[in-house]
Amino acid sequence: MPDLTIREVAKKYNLKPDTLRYYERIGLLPKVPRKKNGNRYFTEGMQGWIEMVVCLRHSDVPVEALIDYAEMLRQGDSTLEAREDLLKEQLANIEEKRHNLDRSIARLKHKISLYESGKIKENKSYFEEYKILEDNKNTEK
Amino acid sequence: MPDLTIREVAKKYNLKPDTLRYYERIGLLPKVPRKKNGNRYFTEGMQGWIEMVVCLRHSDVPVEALIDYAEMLRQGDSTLEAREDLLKEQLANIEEKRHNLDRSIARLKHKISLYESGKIKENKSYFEEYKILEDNKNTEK
DNA sequence: GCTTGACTTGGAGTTTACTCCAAGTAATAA
DNA sequence: TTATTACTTGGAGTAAACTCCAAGTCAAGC
Repeated sequence: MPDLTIREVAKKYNLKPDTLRYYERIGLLPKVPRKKNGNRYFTEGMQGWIEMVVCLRHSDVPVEALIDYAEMLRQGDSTLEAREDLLKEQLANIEEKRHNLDRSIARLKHKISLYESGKIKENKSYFEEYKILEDNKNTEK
Repeated sequence: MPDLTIREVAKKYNLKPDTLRYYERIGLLPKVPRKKNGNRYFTEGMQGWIEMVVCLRHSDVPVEALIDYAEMLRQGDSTLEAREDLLKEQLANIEEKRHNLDRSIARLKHKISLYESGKIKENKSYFEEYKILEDNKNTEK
């Protein structure tokens, strides 16, 4: 795997070059090495880290958490435990997200099945009851 | 299930009253009925809709999509098909998110297992290779 | 009659994560 | 030599979804 330019890495991971520069600026990437002319190049190792970042960002792990992890990596072995804790915390968050998605999936599938079967027409919409109350709003509360 | 005040609904769904007012403002909730004094009250039907919204927002379904759905509900039967399409589209999005989460879960579990087994010390960090290259950066490219 | 507390409004401010831009440099192609 | 192209920087702008605030109203308790 050869070194890549910023454009190439961006394409590879479906990011924009600006995003990679931004990531470096905020410390999510370590100082990216440069060619003689000042242009960044991305080594295999760096690409591995970016791949990790991209994967976790797709799960909305906050940039802040990844910066913390990167910072701890930089600090070395004294942070081994804290790093593991961070990963465990993020894992817990993601598993909770997954539960939320499962709930939404169940709800959507159910609702779609009502549409498919044509039952939705008879099925009071969320607003149906509201409308009734709207109509009766003179019958004051 | 009785009608609830804004504070009570907010508490029930773990939202802030401001969020509920905001939702009404942007059309995510239909015009919420008021008591004589102008205060909102939330009927059972409305609470059902809010529950749906909250569930889907926990899965990061965009507010915009929910507004569109709400608007179509308001418009009635002519939008049945479009509503079903919208739900299917959101379902597809959520299922993709779930795949992303699964990837992250696998990655994190693997990484954590490396920490647990102590192998991480021998395991080159994402920055290791970078550091080597940093050290050799005089060996110009 | 006055204070308290829960509500109301319109509008401004915040957070997160980019995303874009202007101005400049460096190497390559004609 | 000049034009093009890909990069560079610092900083400003954007989008989504809240979140907060100031100023005002209203009903209930003392």
